Amino acid sequence: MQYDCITMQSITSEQRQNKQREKILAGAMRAFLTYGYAANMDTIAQEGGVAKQTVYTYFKDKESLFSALIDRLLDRFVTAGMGAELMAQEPPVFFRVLTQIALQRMDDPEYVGLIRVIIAESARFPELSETYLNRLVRPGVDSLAYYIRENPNLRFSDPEALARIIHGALVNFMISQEILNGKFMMPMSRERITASLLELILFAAEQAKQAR
Amino acid sequence: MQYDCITMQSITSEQRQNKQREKILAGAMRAFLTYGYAANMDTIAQEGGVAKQTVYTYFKDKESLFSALIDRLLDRFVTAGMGAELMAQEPPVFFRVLTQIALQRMDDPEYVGLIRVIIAESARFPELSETYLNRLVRPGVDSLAYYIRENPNLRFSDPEALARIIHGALVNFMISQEILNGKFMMPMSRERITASLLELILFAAEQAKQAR
DNA sequence: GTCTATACATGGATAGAC
DNA sequence: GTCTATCCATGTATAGAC
Repeated sequence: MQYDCITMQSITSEQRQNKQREKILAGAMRAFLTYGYAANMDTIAQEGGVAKQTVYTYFKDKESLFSALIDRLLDRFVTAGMGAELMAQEPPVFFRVLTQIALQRMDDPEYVGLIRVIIAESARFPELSETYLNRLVRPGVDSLAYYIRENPNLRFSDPEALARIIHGALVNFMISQEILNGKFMMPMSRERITASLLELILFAAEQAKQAR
Repeated sequence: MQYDCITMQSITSEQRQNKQREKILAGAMRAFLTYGYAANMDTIAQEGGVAKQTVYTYFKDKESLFSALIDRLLDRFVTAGMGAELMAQEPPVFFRVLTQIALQRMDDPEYVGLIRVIIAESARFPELSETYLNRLVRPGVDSLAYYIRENPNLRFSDPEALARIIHGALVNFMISQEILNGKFMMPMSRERITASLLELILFAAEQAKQAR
């Protein structure tokens, strides 16, 4: 009985701590994704609705907080390859869905901000780009290359290189439209990108099949 | 005669000033392209081999120096569309040369640094991405779209969207390999990218011609 | 024009009361 | 654990001697 009480207290205390931690991380997210690593600790604390000192109770220093946040964000967006259902689709459906999924991320300010910060701070924090490549890019590109390689209707000579081309076209569309404000200066609809990418891939696939 | 002397003096003085200005800009380039806008003024002066005060004789403040530098760098890399000789080539040659030219830029640390800084500081300095899009991206994409639209062997339904896809694939390859250190973590040769991109475009073009 | 020294502001991190 | 007040390093910008 005594021990149960202690356990109970310990749990609620831990929960409270986690809640505070969450508040801090949420505030830090807004600050870092807006100002990059240049965001200052006062702003971060204010955004989180806590005192600055409280931030330092949960995180050793600014760098720890930054790393923890990016790690958590990456976790949230980890693709872990593609679903089995999608991988089972024929090329027209597969590439259409793939493109739509990729382009939907443009609507998430946190995703856009994350990519911006990673590129921006990749010189200062090399492990950032390392994690990004390993956990977000590689699984996506690998799955895509696997699909291309295994589908009998897609007889491309270098699935891995092709996967990078497709992936790159989509990522760069997001960067130029959302991060570089191209949506105002050089607007281009997702539908047109999707349609043209499909045309390109499916036409080429058809020709490759005939040419083999 | 008197006036000639004055003119002479005025010219040499101006030349000296320009030389100092160049030294400062060269130093600032190294600093900014390495540390981003976070580079400090002492480092910049040191890199330029001048006293910090001298920097402030030529530039009002850090922001002016930064803007002047990026402007000058953008000038250097401005494509101003593609050459008439290239535009006259048939697709296989055209796309091969285009790809090689685009990928050669990866070897220029100043170009890579410029792209990184533009993405990094696009939130703080929106006019940066504006200039980049207008002077580097738009001419390239427009020329490419024009070529696709006008070449009778390329019957694609949306040349502008296709131009963005091709351009994006190349730019993102540079970003992931050079800026995000993918050349160590996920290496991929330019030759494979070039070959796959050519295969994709030319196969699709052939099919489009047959399908019309 | 150039250098040394310095004023002033900002921001990361901590001390001490509660 | 939380808040207020503060320390101290850093960095932008300038003043004054040469």
